[in-house]
Amino acid sequence: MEKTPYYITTAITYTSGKPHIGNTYEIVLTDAIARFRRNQGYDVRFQTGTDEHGQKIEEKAEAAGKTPKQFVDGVADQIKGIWDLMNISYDKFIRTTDADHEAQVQAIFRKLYEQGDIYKGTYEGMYCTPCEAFWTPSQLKDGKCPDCGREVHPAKEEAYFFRMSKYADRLMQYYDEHPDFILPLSRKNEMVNNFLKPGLQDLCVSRTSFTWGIPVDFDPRHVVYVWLDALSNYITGLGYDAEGEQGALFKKYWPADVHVIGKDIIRFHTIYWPIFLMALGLPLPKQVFGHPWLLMDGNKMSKSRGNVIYADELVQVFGVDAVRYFVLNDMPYDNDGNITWELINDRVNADLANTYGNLVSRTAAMTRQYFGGELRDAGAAEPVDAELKTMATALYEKVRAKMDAFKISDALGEIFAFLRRCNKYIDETAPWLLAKDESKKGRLATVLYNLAESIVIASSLLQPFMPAAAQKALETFASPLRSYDSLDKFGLLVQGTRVEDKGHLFRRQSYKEVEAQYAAMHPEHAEAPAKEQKAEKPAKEQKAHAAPAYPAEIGIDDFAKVRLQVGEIVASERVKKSEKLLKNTVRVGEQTRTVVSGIAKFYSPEEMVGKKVVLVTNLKPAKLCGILSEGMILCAEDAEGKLSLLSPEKDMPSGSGIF
RNA sequence: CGCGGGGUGGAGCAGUUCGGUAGCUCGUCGGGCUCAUAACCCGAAGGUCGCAGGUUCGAAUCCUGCCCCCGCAACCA
Repeated sequence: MEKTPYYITTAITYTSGKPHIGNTYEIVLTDAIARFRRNQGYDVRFQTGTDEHGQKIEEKAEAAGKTPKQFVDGVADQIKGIWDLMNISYDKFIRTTDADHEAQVQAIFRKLYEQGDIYKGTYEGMYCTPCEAFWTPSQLKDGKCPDCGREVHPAKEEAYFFRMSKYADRLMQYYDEHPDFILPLSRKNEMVNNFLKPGLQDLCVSRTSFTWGIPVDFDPRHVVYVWLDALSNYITGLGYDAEGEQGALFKKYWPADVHVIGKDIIRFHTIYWPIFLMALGLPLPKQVFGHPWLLMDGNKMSKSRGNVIYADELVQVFGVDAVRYFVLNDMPYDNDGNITWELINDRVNADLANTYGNLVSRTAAMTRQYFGGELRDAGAAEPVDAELKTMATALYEKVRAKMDAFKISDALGEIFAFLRRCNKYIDETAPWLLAKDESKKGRLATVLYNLAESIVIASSLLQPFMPAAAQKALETFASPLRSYDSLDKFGLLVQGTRVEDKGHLFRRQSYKEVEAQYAAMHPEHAEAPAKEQKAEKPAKEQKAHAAPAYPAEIGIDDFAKVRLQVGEIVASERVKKSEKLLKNTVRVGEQTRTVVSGIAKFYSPEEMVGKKVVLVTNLKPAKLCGILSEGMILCAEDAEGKLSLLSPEKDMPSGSGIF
């Protein structure tokens, strides 16, 4: 029988830096689904890769002193390395800098242009030169730049646009006819209400402000908008040809069964991407699943917060399958999940080492102890067995239903409920008592056989989630992976099978051990990884202000480089759109300058005016929220992040030097 | 009122579509067991379901108002 094709993709990862565990979650999730489908007998193609163009990467590369290509090569290798470490079974790893992808994106752009879906127009708007940004009249605040409040002037820039509005009705119709197209359902309403109902704007699909992108081949001053470039990967990775006949791969796998993506990019995948496909005359993907985020102790991970967790560090401490299990199990369906080192440790110990690993250990140990390792059902069934068998044979159907709905955590929950039932079965049958009575030898053999069979069934279902550990469990009972269409049968384990000693599936660790390993990896952090979670908000603030490493001593010449002067605040106002920033006008001697300061939570603009403060006047100006700040007002900060301005103790004229 | 998500025992979550005795895992306490990775099994304590009103015989669930947290969201010079 011909296998049914199943095409599944992740979003391609942006190569701006090393992916953290939150980014890694998506690929593990997709891998689990892909493996599950393979085990079900689908002909699966699983594609992932990297998104490597765009202004941000151009800037990052420059900052790193590399060419963009050198930069993305390095990051792409790093990403691929982590995917491989996580045991991801992708069939294709596409990079948007691949030559065939680039050529096809150009061809797609040209085709859409030639058929009139893309047209050349001008981007008109009010331009703010310091911010290098266009604004529509409705975005302006009091006729000025909403970012920096400065004057804007009308400007035009040549650009290519895509006629989105032309397809909006067809897209709505597709939504209506495919109620499961967007998952979770709540996201669909968001898309419809926020973007489709108000009317789709034509989308600007080219850029001239930077060069690190795929050039429009008939107008090379423009590069293709990164989203048109990135989204196309799903078809270029199958060898899509915009100009010719489609190859076997494309015919077989398109349309995709599901695009697994983060909830932040649902809009691109459920509005722009389907419309691009409609314009190309291609069928639309069957489903888009927007998964939630994995949060570090309730906060979004970011380097500036200092709370980033990387997959490879977790793997070092817990192992690949434990990390896979944790992210899959602790990620709810449509709410964000939580991750801390302590939570992972708890989960690994309770579920993996105790419930699963220990079940395998004790079953194998008893079989060795009582029967020299041989498993054989002696046919001595008792009423207690029925419940176990019923649960075992019904398990696949339950798991399948959860998987079909992308409820991964619930699917795992079903399997672990069964494993707990197995542990209970041991207690109910008390094999150690049976072993003491020679007449109960047959019953004992049956009990152990039932347990081994149950473990084989459960492990076969766990294999997509924890491939190596499940394999180890299967090998312990010398069993191949059970085919999924036979999981409704109990008793397929070959009579006379000999158990093998494969060691423990997972290692129990105390949290102290975990802390010690964390400390070894992060010598810069004196304290333990998850301690800060007890300390609520203040700790968070401290993290953000992670103290720089000061040299033990500096020379007077180093100090002399910093010019400190007394300044008088003559005006102060809040910076719009920012909670923390005040824009101060400071008089220093004869001159005045603008200094932006992050103290709005502690000082109102009114009380600032008239204050004499200490400021660094030869600091290189920097733009904050679009405002050029020429200097830095000095503050003392306490452990809770409260700030206090510094002022000369006696009244000193503004402009006075400080030494 | 920019938009969106959330607030359920000590922790992490389910339940809210379609009102009807508040559930799971972990932790704690007590008991049992000893095959096993101090693992396993049983039992118990612990919740005014963010707050205040309303609808209803009955509200975690429906309605209104409010508070708090988070994301979109750059910024802490």
